[in-house]
Amino acid sequence: MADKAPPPAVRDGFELDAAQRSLPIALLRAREMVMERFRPMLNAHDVSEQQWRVLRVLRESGAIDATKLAERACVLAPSLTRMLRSLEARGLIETRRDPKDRRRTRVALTAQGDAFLRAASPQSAAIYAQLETEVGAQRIARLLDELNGFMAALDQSQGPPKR
Amino acid sequence: MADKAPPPAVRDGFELDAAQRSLPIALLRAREMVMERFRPMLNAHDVSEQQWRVLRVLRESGAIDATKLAERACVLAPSLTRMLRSLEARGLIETRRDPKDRRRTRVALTAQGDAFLRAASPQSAAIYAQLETEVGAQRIARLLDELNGFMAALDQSQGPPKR
DNA sequence: CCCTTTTGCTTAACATGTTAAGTTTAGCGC
DNA sequence: GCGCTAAACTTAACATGTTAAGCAAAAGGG
Repeated sequence: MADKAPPPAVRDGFELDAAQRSLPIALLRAREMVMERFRPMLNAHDVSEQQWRVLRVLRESGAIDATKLAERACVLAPSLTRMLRSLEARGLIETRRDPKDRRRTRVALTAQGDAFLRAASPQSAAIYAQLETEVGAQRIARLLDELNGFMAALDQSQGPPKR
Repeated sequence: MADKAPPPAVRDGFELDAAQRSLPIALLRAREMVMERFRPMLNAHDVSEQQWRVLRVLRESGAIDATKLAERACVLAPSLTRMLRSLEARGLIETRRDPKDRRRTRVALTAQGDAFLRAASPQSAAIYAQLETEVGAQRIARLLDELNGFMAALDQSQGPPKR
């Protein structure tokens, strides 16, 4: 019950469409607008958004299993399989079988991968800083709060983490 | 040199990574959590999220140029080109050259496409209604407000709509 | 210990994202 | 009208999203 104002005047059962679509679309647009700022930097370093996420998760988490890496970096398993191949061929990461559970693949950043992140991170930080300056750190903080609150509410009502 | 990395306590300039990544990631995760609810319905009707967006934009906008359609449905031009082919082959839409400007392609929903939307929309509405019930309409409204405010702030500071 | 189920990927197949280049048609300036 | 630039797609090429199968290793159960 936010504001059910009747925007158009087409009374045919489709009045709710705009509202229904607004949340997924708004999330999509907002993300796209943010990534626009980072894309030039990523392209300059020849990495995709997804590769960037994977590398950063590895930097923060250390060596981890492929499944956990996929979860934290928000990429699907099949995508990760392909990405690990190219990232390894590029020398940024290395993979090996977990000796205790040979089903698992342990992934780790190489020294070269670490150097890569150290070189690119400052630019990423600068872009983010500029973003904060332009739209306001407070506004971003509020948005993050709402996003986290929303996700927490969703987790609570349906599938918390793993059941 | 694989998995020794001491994840925590690394004071080396990467402390901000989590914060920098949080906004894009949060937007991605939130959207993914919402779409999870809609995916079963979309799969049941054999349409992708993108196709669904395109069809709904056509329903609301009427016949429009491909470029405007792409903008409103948030899909890239190359993607739309491919999608229009399959949607037309499926009989849900129809395209024709604009006689006044033969560069443009006018896209419109067919009667069959309209019927398709009328059959599927109620389910979409039901899913959205349940989502509102679970997380709270207020919470969703607040999130949408923040998202729109954020996007407006971004537009204002950089590229409004089209300049 | 054998069999079944589950886990953790990996493949395959197809749609879309993303960037760059190519094509056709409009619009402009001279 | 001619040539040039821009607009509106379209194609191409490769990466990723998404779903369904497939495979080998680990867990359980009898």
